[in-house]
Amino acid sequence: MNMMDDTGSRETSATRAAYLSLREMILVGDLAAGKKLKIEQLRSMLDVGASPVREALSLLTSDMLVERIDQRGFRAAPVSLANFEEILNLRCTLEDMALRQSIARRTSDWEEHLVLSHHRMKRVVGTDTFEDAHKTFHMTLLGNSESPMLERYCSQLYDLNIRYRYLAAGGARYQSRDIAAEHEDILDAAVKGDADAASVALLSHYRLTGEYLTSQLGGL
Amino acid sequence: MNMMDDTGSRETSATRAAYLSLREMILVGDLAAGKKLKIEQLRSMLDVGASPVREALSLLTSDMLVERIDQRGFRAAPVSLANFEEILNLRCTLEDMALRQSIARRTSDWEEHLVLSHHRMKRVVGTDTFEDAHKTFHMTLLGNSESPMLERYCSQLYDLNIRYRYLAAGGARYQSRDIAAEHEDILDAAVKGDADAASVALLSHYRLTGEYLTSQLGGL
DNA sequence: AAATCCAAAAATATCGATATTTATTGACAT
DNA sequence: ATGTCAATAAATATCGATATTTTTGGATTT
Repeated sequence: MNMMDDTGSRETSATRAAYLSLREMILVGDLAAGKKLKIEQLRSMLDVGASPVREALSLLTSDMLVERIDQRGFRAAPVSLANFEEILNLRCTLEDMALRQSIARRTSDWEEHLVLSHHRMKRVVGTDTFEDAHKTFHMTLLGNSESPMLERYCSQLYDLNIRYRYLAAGGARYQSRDIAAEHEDILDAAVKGDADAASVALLSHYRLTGEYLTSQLGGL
Repeated sequence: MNMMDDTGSRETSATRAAYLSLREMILVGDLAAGKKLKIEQLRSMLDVGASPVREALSLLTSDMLVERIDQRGFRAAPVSLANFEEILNLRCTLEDMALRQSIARRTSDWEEHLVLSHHRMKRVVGTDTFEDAHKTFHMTLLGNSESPMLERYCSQLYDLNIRYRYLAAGGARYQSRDIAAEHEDILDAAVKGDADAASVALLSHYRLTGEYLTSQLGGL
């Protein structure tokens, strides 16, 4: 059997395609938190075999987006206020660490990347692309830390947080706060090399968002 | 075909058995760092099918003990001095956080668990069981933090560190330092509820071990 | 009426086989 | 000799089928 058919594209591998699809569906809430994830169902939904699905679910387990129940399959990781607050705390600690390391090793090359990713985030229009650009900006801030594991943790936690944003607002945008100014503050401090100011700006950015989200997450 | 045969025991699932075996082999160095992990080879070595092996390798990817190379299979995660130092740094930050949270919420129940796990670690004889008891003691220290993700990160990092201990000493024991006294200091401060003292004792415990290991890891 | 147990159904976990991709080797042209 | 290319070999990724386990629903008993 030949797999080069429908869209004509070959997304590197069935496992990766399944992983990305499932991840997105969990992040935005198409697959509800706590919901049982049945192999056969996903298999037909994604049009791949059971093996790639299982492997994708295993990978999502590492991302803490899926839980494996001993001999009883998988389910989308549950959400809770406690979990949200734990994510927020961990992010504050780990991003503070990563940001300071990034700034400590700063180079003009990194600063240029920063300015660029910030600029792109401002220009972007669609919601989807804004999500991507926003994550890129934040990860660029931490991306000079020379600490791949730390960056991986931060990226994971960022994604886990996205989930609560969608949960709070159905995927809609932020509230009335001036997010753009907050981003600008972080950028300026980072480019200036002022680690303390950058850290304060970043953490208050997260804490403000955290408070807003907490207020919206009554039903948990 | 019936799988209830050889040892008469059924280790819950083939995937889990493979996961535990592979993990152990990587930790102690039976599977060398950076080494290609061929499915067929592991399949026959562990006497299971390819699917459980693949799934176990996927899980080990989350533990950062295995790396997946796009369409080219898996390999044991490489080691390096930089990686070791990164692990040490992350452990110091995260365990400090977890320990302080544990102490802040301390209960007599937790204190009793602590004393018990410490006692068991002192009594133990074999190397294998000491490893287990040692990890149990350290994880108990952090186990009252009410922060499952944080504890998971700490556990992961602990395991990654074990690997370097085996690498430095071929699995042998520590050097002449009085480890027992260091453990005692940590325990006492924790039970007393003195977070600062406990944190200092814990971190210096790690930093001393880190220096010793670094000195032994010339060939990286 | 409630609880228990058994049989049927569903779902998971695992295997063996096959298709696809990557790595290797040797021939051929330059 | 050296580099390129094709043919072969090896290994991975994926599928379809099967065995095992868990769940469900109803019949039987207390």
